[in-house]
Amino acid sequence: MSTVLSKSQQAYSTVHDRILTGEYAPGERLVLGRIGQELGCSVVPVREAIRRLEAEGMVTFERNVGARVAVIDEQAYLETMETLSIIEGAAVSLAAPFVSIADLASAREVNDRMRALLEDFDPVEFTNLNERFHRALSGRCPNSHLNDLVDRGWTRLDRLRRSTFTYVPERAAASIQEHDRILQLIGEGADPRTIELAVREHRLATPKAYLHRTDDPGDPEVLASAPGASPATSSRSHRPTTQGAS
Amino acid sequence: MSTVLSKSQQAYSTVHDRILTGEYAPGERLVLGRIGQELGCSVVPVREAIRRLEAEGMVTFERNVGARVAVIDEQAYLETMETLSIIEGAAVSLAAPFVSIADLASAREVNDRMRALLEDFDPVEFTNLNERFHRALSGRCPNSHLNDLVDRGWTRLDRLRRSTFTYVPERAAASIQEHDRILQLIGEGADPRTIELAVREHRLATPKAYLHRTDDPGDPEVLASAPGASPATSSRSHRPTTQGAS
DNA sequence: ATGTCGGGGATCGTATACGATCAACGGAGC
DNA sequence: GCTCCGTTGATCGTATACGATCCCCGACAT
Repeated sequence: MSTVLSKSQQAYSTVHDRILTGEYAPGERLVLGRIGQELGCSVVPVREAIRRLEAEGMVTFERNVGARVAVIDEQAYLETMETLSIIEGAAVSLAAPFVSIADLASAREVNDRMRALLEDFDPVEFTNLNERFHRALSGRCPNSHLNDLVDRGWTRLDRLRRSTFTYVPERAAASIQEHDRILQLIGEGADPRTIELAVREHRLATPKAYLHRTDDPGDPEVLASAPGASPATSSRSHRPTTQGAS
Repeated sequence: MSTVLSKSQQAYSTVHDRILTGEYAPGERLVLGRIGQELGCSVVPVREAIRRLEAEGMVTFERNVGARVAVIDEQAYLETMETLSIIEGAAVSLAAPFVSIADLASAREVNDRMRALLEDFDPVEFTNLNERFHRALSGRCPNSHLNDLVDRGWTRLDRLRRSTFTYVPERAAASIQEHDRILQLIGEGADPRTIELAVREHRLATPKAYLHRTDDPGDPEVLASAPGASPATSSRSHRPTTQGAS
């Protein structure tokens, strides 16, 4: 009795997927009428779908001009990673008390599969497992709103992250070790703040490596100043640093 | 020259506002046709507006049944506050290096107006100033995505927060002092993490007070376990063994 | 050569129309 | 008296139609 999806829903998920797969490239124009034809429906459902995608930030819309796939430039990528590091760190630390032994075992198994994948490296599969690993942990967070934000962060990232490990393959091995550490911290009931910072640093490590590899001249400070990520940032906080809490 | 807003936009902001003001109560049914009549337009623009509101979580939608104003229960309120505490804490700490002397002065002035408001207390005005104070700081955060999330958090909260200080008036005085401390930390270029925690605790203090006032027996752990919020929580974080959590 | 104006085509914005679906109600059968 | 089922009204979902707006491009004047 699975009710046929409404055309509006169809349009939504189709366009959504096509954006994720890259079939609709960033910046590409999304003409309502054309999409309607391709989907075999009129423009009305397509319009609704586009509206939702707009609200989710996947497409931009201009009055009387039309929609286009949102452009994700490097800046946006870095911001998304930084934001996700913050949100996910908090989510995992909140989730920690609710992570069962079974959950830990399951996550560990995923991590082992990643380890096995190191030889004969497959960036895409590796990335998929990576996402599974992380969702397994943050998913236990009792704050559903926070969870939702983690979800959105990953989705937002999916458009680029697909190839993250292609660009920075040397991160793979370190990543797995950091996963081990996170699991250990959770397992031994470490201080929430410690867990939070561990996850945060872990997530920030990849974009940092990415920046170092592409070009050092730029301005990697965007991430350098992430709170608590690197204790010794020495970022140009022109103000005298008074020592804070431990 | 201001181009007339599209009816879709009109519909969006009208419904949005009506939800915020409470004219449309939580759980209330939103009949497309009726709204269209009230706004003097057909249902199509209304549908689009509802879709966007749906994507933002302000309304829920059920196929072939219709839309209704999303219900915000106490749980959702607490989760939103907790989430905002995390996001805003990070945003302010990232913003700190970019907060100018003028910004600080401006924020201090807002805080002074709040102080003046303590006698002859006006919860609504107080709350407005409070939001202004906070946005002035987090607004300097260079991570626009994070900023956007702060914005959404406040908006989401606006539906309930309107009356927060009505419920917990004794928080007002403490709140102002905490503002002072935050300004001081930023002014002296304190460690980002210190700033982050200060903002986090500040935001969490109100819902905590709220919980204590309404009923202490309950289970205020939702917030007690916020990472780093209260160093001495000693939350009995016993891990659920094998068996699923919750 | 450059800048301005205007026509034409593509696309958007919205109203209207109509079939589809759901929920509520009331009567027939047990 | 209770359950089941068909009818009915309200509302949703979508197609179609048509006016409104914008962008592109070529002609004309400077």
